[in-house]
Amino acid sequence: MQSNDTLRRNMPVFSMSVVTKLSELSARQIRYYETHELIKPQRSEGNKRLFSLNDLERLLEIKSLIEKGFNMRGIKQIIHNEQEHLSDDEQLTRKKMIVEATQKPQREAIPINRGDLSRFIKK
DNA sequence: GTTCTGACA
DNA sequence: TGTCAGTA
Repeated sequence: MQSNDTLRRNMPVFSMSVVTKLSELSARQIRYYETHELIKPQRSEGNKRLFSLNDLERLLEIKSLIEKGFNMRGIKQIIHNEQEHLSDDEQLTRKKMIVEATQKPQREAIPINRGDLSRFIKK
């Protein structure tokens, strides 16, 4: 049975204006992340996005990753990695591999599907 | 007035 | 990523 807490965290209650203020991300960026399926806000009858507390927290994490220099690919892998139910140890191992391959100092995209990394990342 | 999608002198 | 257009 789903807890009341989980229920509340998934309630679609925030408008785009509220989320842009709380996350300090532009509406453009938020929509962009949605097209990449990093978040999946529900829609109102008028097709307006309705974000949940979970969506907001997800956006805040994406924001921190962007600021650390991750590109869309790296962020996608990290988000998807967290959604999988793996042991903390295994999750940490994957995270380190992802960091080494995608967190570039000069914020440049790096191909990461060659060699060892492919063994840790599900395509 | 706010949000949405698509597009780029 | 910003921003403008044309809607809903």
